[in-house]
Amino acid sequence: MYAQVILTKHSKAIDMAFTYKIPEKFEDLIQVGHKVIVPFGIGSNLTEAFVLSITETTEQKRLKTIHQIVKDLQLTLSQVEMISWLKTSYLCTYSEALSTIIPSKTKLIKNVTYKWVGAHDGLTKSQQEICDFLKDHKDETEIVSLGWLNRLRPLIKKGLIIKREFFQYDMKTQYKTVACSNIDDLETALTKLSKSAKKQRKILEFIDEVKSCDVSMLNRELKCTKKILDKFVEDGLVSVISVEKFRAPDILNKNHQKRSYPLNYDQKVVFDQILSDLNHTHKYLLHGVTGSGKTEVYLTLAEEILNRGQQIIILVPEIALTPQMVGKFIKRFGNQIAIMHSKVSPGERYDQYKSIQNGEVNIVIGARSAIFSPCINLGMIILDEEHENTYKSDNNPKYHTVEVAEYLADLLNIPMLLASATPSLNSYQRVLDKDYQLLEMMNRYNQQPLPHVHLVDMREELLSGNKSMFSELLIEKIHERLEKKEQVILFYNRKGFSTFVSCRMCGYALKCPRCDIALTYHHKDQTAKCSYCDYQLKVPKYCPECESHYFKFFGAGTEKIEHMLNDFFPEARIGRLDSESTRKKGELEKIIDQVERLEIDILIGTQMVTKGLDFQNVTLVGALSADMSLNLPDYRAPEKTFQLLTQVAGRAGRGEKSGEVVVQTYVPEHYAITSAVTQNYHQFFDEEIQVRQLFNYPPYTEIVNILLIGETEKNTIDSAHNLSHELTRFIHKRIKPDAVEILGPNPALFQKLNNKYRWQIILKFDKIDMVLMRNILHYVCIQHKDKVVRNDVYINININPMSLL
DNA sequence: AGCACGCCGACT
DNA sequence: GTCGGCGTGCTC
Repeated sequence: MYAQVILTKHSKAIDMAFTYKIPEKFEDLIQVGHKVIVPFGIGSNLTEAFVLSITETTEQKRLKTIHQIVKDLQLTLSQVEMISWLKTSYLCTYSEALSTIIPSKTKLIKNVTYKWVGAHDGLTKSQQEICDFLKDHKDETEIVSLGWLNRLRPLIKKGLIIKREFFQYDMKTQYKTVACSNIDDLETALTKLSKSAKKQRKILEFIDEVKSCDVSMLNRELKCTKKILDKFVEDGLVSVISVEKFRAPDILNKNHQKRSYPLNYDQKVVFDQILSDLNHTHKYLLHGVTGSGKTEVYLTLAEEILNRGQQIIILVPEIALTPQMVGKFIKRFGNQIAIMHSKVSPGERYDQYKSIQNGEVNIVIGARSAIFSPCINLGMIILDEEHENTYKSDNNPKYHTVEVAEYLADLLNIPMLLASATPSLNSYQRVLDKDYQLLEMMNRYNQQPLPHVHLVDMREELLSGNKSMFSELLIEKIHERLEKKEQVILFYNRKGFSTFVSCRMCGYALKCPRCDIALTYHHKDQTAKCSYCDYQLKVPKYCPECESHYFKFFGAGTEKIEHMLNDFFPEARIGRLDSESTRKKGELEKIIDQVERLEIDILIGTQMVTKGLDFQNVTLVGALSADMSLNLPDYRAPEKTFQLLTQVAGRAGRGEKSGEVVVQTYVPEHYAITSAVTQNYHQFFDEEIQVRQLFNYPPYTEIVNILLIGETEKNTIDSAHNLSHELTRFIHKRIKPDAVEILGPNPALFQKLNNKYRWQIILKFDKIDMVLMRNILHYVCIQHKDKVVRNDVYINININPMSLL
């Protein structure tokens, strides 16, 4: 028998499956997904690998034999499938796919020792030096770092020095000691104790009652010393055993009382709908307004899946921002949950990983990487806030979690549920294409009406002499809240400020006539350029629309707003929530806590305030500059804007009191703004989908972004042109020219980053050509990379990027 | 990624 | 003649 294995080494040159002979002693033992150790390369050095497949025959001649099976961590069958799928779908390497799936720090650590056994005869001076060194030091590993490796090899060949390789686990299983009761009859056992030994009595009674418990806990709670325990063991009353300790995030270790809430009518309809067809691959898109109680539906579904003896994965965009979700699950299911995200420590991750694989834990909640959990009996996948950009990974493989979930659902023939208050355009189009089934929850859980939204035209504010960031209406509304001791959230999207040029008078912003995206301002040569194609123009002094001189790039940071706000409301307590103010660990929780305890009156924040926060006393939300994100140089800018505004509006009036929202904008007539104000998703979708069709954007096309990163500007530009030329040649051979657009090469938005030069090529093409395009890209950019670009230039391929920045 | 091989120039 | 540096090519 033969095994095809992939190595865990990171290298493009050995990114393939290698075939090994399975020794007879392992034939019954070995499984697909096993971690193995194999000899590899000229020196047959032992290397860590995973088994991809097992075959009876092989074409391959000159095979080496598998050295060892590592019974530590193995991949499930669906994980093995996903590795190959990731590789072909996102053009990454096996090792990149592998490391997104298995927890970090589970790699074996290799140690090498050398031992001198022979004589000194006929050696050169430097060789003798090594032998003498080894003679003095018995076994030495540091010899490698001394750079003696080249001189060492001939000596190993001659048999004068013996090389030994062995592996160590980086991750250790932790053990704890548990005391188990051997007591047949408590009364007779107690009589054997001396009358005065009250403590011993208490401990023995306790052990008899619980049958088994941690020794560390006995010591902590009942002050049971080792001496007492030893005595019990000697008397045969108690036995002590060592068992594996399960490491889990702190939040799971606390005791929680279990509670559940009944579903309301909307929720019940959705639940029943999914339940009625649970045994098939069914893909659902749940469109539920903010506050409609989607989590309750997830909880009930999870319960149903668990009752069927299956596992469920619930994904959230960013676990740090959604403690409420985890909290609700813990309240319902106690500690039979695994939490998977980047902030879980390696030890905890490793242990949770094992218990998912054992089937001991059946609910997995986590950020995007949790989709790769080693479930053995998965019954359903849920993605909350399906539209969020964080579901797209920015490391290789640059996978989109929705795509992975869909693949997995098809593979296992299980249902998938996507949910959002503002579904992505892609997902909603899939509903219209009959790929997904639409489920709707259009009312808030507590029957609270959606907040009332006021739209303020900032151009009129400017005309009436108000040049500040705050409209008259907003100031007035904030005053009202401060008096009523209610709270305010101000949302200011700083991202993209000063990169675009727009008119404060009429709201006009410079756009590329070909790509329909905002032009980015380049200070150096006073031009505005398109980051998709090569369109550029000199920035005019006056607005081309209304000829006003308020035509410039502008913007302010959240910090500046905090100061300005302070002038208006000196007595208000103001908090700031952005990536800067929350860089420190625990800072986010601190600010959230302060808002909850009513110690902050006004909370200013970036994107962060739009997601998941649930404050009962917040009754006013202000979006200071709603069109900021609208002018991002990206085709998804309107979608992003609509989502942000809808989500941020949903933060108001979550408690008993109803909420209000003030949206400030320079372009009140834009459909992304007007439909967010009326909370009309369908209106937005209908408008935006037309734009996408007109300019050939997803979901009508697929996009691939090829980024070239090089050490020198010349090499990068040369390579970009050459690559573009080669791609064009290949593409036009296989695909009709009018079905593909090749844009660029152009400098990327950040032309120079970390001292490296960045140029990009963008491909837009028809959906049906995706497989073909991937093959071409693999052929040109990976297999023949050396012939196409300079060797100091790195090619970074992003299939269906979230933005083209 | 390792490792070897081969070619070259430097240095006892 | 030996040693080290680096470019190239292969690894089941």
